[in-house]
Amino acid sequence: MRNEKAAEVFRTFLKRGKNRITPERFEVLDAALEHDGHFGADDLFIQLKNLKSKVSRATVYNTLELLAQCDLLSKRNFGDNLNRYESNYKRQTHDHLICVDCGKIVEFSDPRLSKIPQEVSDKLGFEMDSYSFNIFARCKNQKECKNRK
Amino acid sequence: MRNEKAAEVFRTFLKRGKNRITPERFEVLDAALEHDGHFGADDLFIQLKNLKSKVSRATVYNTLELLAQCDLLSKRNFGDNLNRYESNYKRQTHDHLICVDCGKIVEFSDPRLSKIPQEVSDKLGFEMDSYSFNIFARCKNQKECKNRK
DNA sequence: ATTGCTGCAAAACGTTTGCACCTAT
DNA sequence: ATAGGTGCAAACGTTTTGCAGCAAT
Repeated sequence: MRNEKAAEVFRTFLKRGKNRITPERFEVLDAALEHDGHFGADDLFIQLKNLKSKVSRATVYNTLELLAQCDLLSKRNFGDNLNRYESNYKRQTHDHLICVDCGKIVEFSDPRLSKIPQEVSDKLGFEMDSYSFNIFARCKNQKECKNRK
Repeated sequence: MRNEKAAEVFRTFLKRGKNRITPERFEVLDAALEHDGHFGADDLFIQLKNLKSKVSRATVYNTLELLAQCDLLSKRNFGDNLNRYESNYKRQTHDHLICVDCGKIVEFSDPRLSKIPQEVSDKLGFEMDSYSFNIFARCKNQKECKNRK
């Protein structure tokens, strides 16, 4: 199903940048918003492929980038050479803690962080765009931690 | 030239892990410590190659990983699918601001950050290992910003 | 009619692996 | 002697690109 509000945001963004409104781009948007958590670009491509979609890998990559540009998605990188995306749609900003043994990702938000990026950017003479804060840690409960990495 | 103090740390670390003390590993250590800023594994390999070193790519990657494990280097990732390393040797901990236009990296340190990773890990039931905090921003002075990305 | 977008496949990129030889212990 | 490390090249997985045809404007 299509999320009309998100589709509208995307449509507006595309027009403003003289990007064309194509059905493929909305197929990618729909699939991306259906994910609960983080997903890789190739995951999404495979998923679409399984649904018999004809959208190509190149279009998936290109579109996810556009969706990140217009803030419908966030692009994340947890230091494993894999870009992950995550829906921003009606979710509050948060940061991530990653277990270095099992790869589990836990979201948290700490109010102390929120002002820092803006203040640091100002002080250094930059215009703040975004930030990433990742904590790498180990599950204390080793029974639950699958050590799969 | 060799930094004997760092070499000693590495030697001790290698022994403790039943890793062998090989000349190649110290070649990599020397080359890594000569870098002022951040460098990629492949950069270092090319650099060694140019110096007529016989150390192989595999050994460079392997050794940098070991050097990061024993905290002589830090492994960084600025979201561009490239692992960078940076000498920890007699430098204080710091975080990074990256210009999304020109790729310039500025180091800063904000005292407010230091306690957060530990506290968050504790609260969520994890054992803190490390953290990364990157701010993505734009140079305000567009004349200096080369927009090379 | 333009010009941007698409699918496809192939290339690029940093990184990892398999293997036979070598060497620190 | 024997595990572990090495160099080499080839494989890997993700991402990007080149190109000819297609479709939104």
